[in-house]
Amino acid sequence: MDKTELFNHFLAEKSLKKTQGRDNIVKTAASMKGHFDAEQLLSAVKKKDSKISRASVYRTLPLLVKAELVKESIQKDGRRIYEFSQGHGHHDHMLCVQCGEIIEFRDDVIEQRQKQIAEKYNFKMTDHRLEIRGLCSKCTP
Amino acid sequence: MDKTELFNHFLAEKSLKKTQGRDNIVKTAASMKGHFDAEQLLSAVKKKDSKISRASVYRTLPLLVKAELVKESIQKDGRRIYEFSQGHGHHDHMLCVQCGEIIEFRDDVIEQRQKQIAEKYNFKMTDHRLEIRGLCSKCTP
DNA sequence: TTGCAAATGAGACTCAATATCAATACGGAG
DNA sequence: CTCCGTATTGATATTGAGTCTCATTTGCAA
Repeated sequence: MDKTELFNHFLAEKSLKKTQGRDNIVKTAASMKGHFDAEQLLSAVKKKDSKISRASVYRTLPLLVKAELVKESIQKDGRRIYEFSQGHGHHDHMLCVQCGEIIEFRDDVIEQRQKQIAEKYNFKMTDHRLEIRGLCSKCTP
Repeated sequence: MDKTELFNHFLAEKSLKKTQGRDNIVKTAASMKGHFDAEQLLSAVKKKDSKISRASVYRTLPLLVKAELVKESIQKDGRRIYEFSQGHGHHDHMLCVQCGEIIEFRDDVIEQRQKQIAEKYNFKMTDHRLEIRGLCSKCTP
């Protein structure tokens, strides 16, 4: 079952309507390489459907997140950054403050440790975000 | 050497001027308990100096961050949250999405692990932020 | 096919944060 | 201590991401 179909199922489950706009948005999101923000997605969708409105993209993004097709990634200069879930599971990010590159990594020790900490505080973790800022290897003098 | 004096040294080093406004802002920031955003700091400073402008607070906050007297904490509803560095060192945050409570914690295993990860990628870490979202013990059904 | 609720497009609106700019105040030179 | 150039300030305009509104359109169940 491909991503578009998954989204259709999601819509059906929630009694939401399958529309041309939503379809274009999922398809486009799925074709985005790497990380993107709402405006970038909007421009991309506009290439297929120049009539799509900013509001539709902003309205559909949370749906894609709920459907787990898209993940909210880090925040960059106050902008929300997203990424399409390519099935490669949870990971964290390093952000180069110089060139803006985003490097993904995953560390099970940290993952495990977070669970333990949440438990210790009786905190029911639904989400977590680890962001390392600094200079990537290319930008280090 | 107290915090205000530290800031004066910072200003001198950077050839910035010591002004009444900046002084009120540091002193007020130092008196803030827990986490605060720019608007809260502004209202607090206004109690001492009703003429202080929003711009001055927004201009001074980055200075306080550079002087390491204030830390940028998490983002909450698109607002930037700060906290005065009470000398209790680095820590991370859990944010209750229900009641908004912010719980601080510190875990050396995670800290250590982050360093190792950054090294592995030849990434020069300057800062990092771990944010666990979910429900605090009070808000868990 | 029809009826009506859901969804859309266009643009107004919000709100944090930044930029502008004339007036003011700091602090080094004298 | 006084004067002067420049950093800083206050007031306000502007930006920009994100949200809201509402008349119009569209999907879909009957």
